Amino acid sequence: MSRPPRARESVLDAFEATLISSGERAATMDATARAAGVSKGGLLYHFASKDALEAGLLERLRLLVEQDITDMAAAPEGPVAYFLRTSVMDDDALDRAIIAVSRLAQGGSAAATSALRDMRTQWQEALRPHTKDAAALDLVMLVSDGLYFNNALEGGVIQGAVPKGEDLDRLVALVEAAARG
Amino acid sequence: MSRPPRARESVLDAFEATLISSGERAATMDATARAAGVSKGGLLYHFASKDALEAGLLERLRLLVEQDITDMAAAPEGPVAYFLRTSVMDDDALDRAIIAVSRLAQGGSAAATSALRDMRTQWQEALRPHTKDAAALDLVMLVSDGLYFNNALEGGVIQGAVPKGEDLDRLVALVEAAARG
DNA sequence: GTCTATATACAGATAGAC
DNA sequence: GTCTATCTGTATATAGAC
Repeated sequence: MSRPPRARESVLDAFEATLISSGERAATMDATARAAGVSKGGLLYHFASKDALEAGLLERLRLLVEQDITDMAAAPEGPVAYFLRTSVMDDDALDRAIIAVSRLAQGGSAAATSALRDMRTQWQEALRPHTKDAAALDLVMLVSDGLYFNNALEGGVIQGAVPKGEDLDRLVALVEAAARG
Repeated sequence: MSRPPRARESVLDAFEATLISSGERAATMDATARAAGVSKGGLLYHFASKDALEAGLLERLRLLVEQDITDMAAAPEGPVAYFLRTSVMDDDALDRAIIAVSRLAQGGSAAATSALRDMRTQWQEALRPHTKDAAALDLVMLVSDGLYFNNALEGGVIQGAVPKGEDLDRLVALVEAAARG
């Protein structure tokens, strides 16, 4: 089960980090190789093309989302609260993968857009049984989208746009009350 | 008051359209010139650099937001409902400018990120007097962010993610009820 | 498996004709 | 004001040495 070689993973880490910190334009093969501490040729041994590199990141996201859906179903505070709280960036592996793939999507990658669509659909279907109606489900999904959106732009669209601590508690309570009826 | 030359505006239209339909990577000077029906040299007469072209789009957004803030304050259904309803894409001038600038921001443009931040702050401050507390204002802003986010990705993250018609009515009612107390 | 060197393509920008 | 031609930098990708 130790499929992915360490070097391969570190290239993926570097690609992801560059996408997050500097945007899609800056996340070139060259920059990724440099950040990963390998040469361009070395990178191309693991990922034969830019497309292959992007596909590698998309697969990483897919696996992380799969795990998150499982965690969400088992969360003690309930799926809705878990979902909203984890929509606030914690710089964990899933958050980083989502932001990086968002950058690719905004850069015009159809495959990345499709991956984000699939991710959102999985969450939506997992949450549907826990909301009172379609409008409530819309509300939960859109608040989550908003939280992600504010983190998907470099440094957040606005400092303090994403509530933390007690502010987040109040927001989650507000949404849960509205969503549960 | 007819400051901007027609050719200049049509170049801006072409740049905006290319950003929306094909992403930041594809919105080159060459592609923009072609879409606007001028040569690269012609484009460079109106906008001396890529930076100047981006600045032109940012200024267009600024003017459209200024008008929208005025319209929002005067809206008969109230600012909150107006704000949420107009957060659903209607393919109007403001919506197009926002999506295009979002693409630039995701591509790594600090100026574009800053413009979006300013835009969001203006809306937030205009809405603050119409919400019961900070959590309620967060809720309204985040639902709006979510609605925009779903349209900022090519074709929307998901078909049907953005509620329309009666679904939108129910969502607006739900948010207004929560935000007004 | 990882490297250097290089081919090919295309981006942004300049110069100057019309 | 709009054009063509061209310079320069840089991106992806290939070839082949180590």
